[in-house]
Amino acid sequence: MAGIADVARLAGVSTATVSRALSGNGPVSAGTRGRVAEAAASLGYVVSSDASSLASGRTRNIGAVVPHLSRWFFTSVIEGAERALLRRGYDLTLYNLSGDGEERRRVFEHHLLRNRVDAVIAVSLKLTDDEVGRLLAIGKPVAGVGGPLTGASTVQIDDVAVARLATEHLLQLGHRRIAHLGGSREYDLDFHIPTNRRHGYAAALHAAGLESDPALQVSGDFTIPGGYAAATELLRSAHDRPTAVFAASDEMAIGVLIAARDLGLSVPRDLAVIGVDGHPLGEFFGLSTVAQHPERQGGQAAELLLSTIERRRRWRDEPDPREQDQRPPAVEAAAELIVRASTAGPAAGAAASALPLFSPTPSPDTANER
Amino acid sequence: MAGIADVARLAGVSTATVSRALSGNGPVSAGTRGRVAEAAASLGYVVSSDASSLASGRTRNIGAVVPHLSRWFFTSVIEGAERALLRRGYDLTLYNLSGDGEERRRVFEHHLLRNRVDAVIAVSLKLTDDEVGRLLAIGKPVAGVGGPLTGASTVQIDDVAVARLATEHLLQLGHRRIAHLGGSREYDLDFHIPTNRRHGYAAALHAAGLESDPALQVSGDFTIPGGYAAATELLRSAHDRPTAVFAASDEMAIGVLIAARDLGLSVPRDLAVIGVDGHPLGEFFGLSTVAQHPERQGGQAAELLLSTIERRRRWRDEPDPREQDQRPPAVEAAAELIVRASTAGPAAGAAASALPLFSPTPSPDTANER
DNA sequence: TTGAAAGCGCTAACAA
DNA sequence: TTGTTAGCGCTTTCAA
Repeated sequence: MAGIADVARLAGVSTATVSRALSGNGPVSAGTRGRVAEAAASLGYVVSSDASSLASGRTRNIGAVVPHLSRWFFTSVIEGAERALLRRGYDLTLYNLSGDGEERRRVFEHHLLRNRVDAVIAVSLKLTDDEVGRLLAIGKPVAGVGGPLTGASTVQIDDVAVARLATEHLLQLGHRRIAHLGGSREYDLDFHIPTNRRHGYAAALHAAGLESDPALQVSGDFTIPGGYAAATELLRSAHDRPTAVFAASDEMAIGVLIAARDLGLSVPRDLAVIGVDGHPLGEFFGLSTVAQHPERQGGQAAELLLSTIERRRRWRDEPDPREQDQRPPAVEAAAELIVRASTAGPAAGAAASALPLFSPTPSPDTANER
Repeated sequence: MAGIADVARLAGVSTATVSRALSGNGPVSAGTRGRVAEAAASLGYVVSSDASSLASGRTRNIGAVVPHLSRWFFTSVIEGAERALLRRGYDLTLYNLSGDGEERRRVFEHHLLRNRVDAVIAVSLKLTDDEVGRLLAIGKPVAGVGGPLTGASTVQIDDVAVARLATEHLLQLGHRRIAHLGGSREYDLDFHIPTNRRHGYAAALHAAGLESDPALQVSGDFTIPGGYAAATELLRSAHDRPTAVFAASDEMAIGVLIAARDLGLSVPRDLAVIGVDGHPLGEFFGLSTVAQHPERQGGQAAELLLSTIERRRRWRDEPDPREQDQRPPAVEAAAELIVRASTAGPAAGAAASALPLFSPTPSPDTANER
């Protein structure tokens, strides 16, 4: 396998020049650069990343830690991050940091903390302040997606605002008895997403002059079955049943749709339903939602990290004057209301026909940027 | 950050001994090993993977290439592989090789082919013979999950047998008009999974003395909406409608369940439905299926690769005598029939009550190993 | 703009 | 069982 020395020989220059020409670091005349590139190409030369990392101290690899891979949000974030990184010549290595204390410690110390990665992106996973601090201390930037991390940059939606937007949509349609299907306490542990969404819901009701009725607030586990179970409970009693439900995730909302169906309720005539996420199945079920874009969030987090790395490089050990007291950036990810067939005004009249609940071809989406 | 020299000094031995003691390669007396371990621990020493890789030629990192991350099967395989690798101290880095020619080439040459990985695992992705060949030529073992790769080891279910098993289940229940919802041609490109499953279906019918009716064979794109659309078409006409459907994936089968529901058909009274996969949503929908276990398959592929790597190490450049003309192993992954509420005999009588189609608590699964 | 040469932090011959 | 030492293949000073 051709090495840098072979390229140098063929191009008639030193290995130092080859390194400079190929990496773009340091001055090289145009002519030399051309000859080197040609020589490298003709030999099929590619740098050895190990040797390069060892000599330069940078691995061109970033670590992504996730709680698990079986959920749409996580994998979409990873997918977006990977695409952005690959475009810049970086790799992404994946760590499941779900394990218990000892295993987690091992992964953290042996893999993340050592020279395997230049930076870390945490997806919906709460690194402890100590973990983040140790990474930052050895110069590895950290970014969090889906939840804030002390001292790290963050990309996430404004959960309160998103929940308010969804609830306001229902209010504007004329609903007054609006239920909220939130997340149970265990899902609130790290980032308080369920709590924030409940706050947004309550704030919207309050702004409309309505009390929030505890009887209309139930919780699930963010899955379709969880949403189904909670909705079945919520909708069982015919008297003072809500006319609309705001679910904290699309998957739970889909559970609500199915439960309504099984209970003989027609959506949106008897019940309006809206979720949060922009899950791909939402379109099939005609589900209105506030969509976020996890792939885009992953890409943004990757960009944040790469630019931090580049900036550091440019200013060497001298701190970048502009980095002084510059808070790690917090990007608010975009989210938009998408109105589909599952939301309409209450009591539209018995004449209104039932929603073709599972229509695979819903009417074109209506999207409103917020 | 402490280096190997610091540990050596503290333990009163040479760096070579530290390396041997910590890696387990080479003879070290118990006492020395203890002192070294202690010194390393007290200094918080962890080897630099770059330096180690450069010196040893092994990265302790394996590359996983996937077409994309948004499907349950792929992510489950990755999850299983990652767990198995991490347990052995290996990393997994992720490559989306979905891009077109040029991008794919770049990823392949710059990342996979160079010293970033010790081995490659391809998930439901057809590496070309040339790509596999080049990897093998530079000593990097390759494993395929979900489809065979020329010259590489393989982990996959027997699609023909799985399809036959599902179809036989329906036959045994007494069905005679059994439809097959398969994959369309574009999904057949690489590994012929749709074709194989159709063969298994046809073989089972044939063995039962039945003709396979082309009118009962439709195809979808392996998604819920795809299954819904195909089933709506298939089940629309009331006369000579099938009494059972075997779908080539659980997601399509769920689409069939929903379509049947929308058409006013009761499952399993009017229509029995079975899928393939063991998708987590299947339980919620009471879907009978032939389950495979992608995480387990990922783990098996990882083990195959690691053992190849270890074997190579042991025998150095001398070929392992036992490796002579030893075909790369092909593991047949396990699959088992899981009978839930969506399958029963035909015409069970008008008295039979409709299946609580979306019951979140179906009767306990019945599983039969095959 | 270029080249010479000193490492980067380990591993693995080889010798003892 | 242990130590000495020569690399692994680059990057980056430093000097020209």
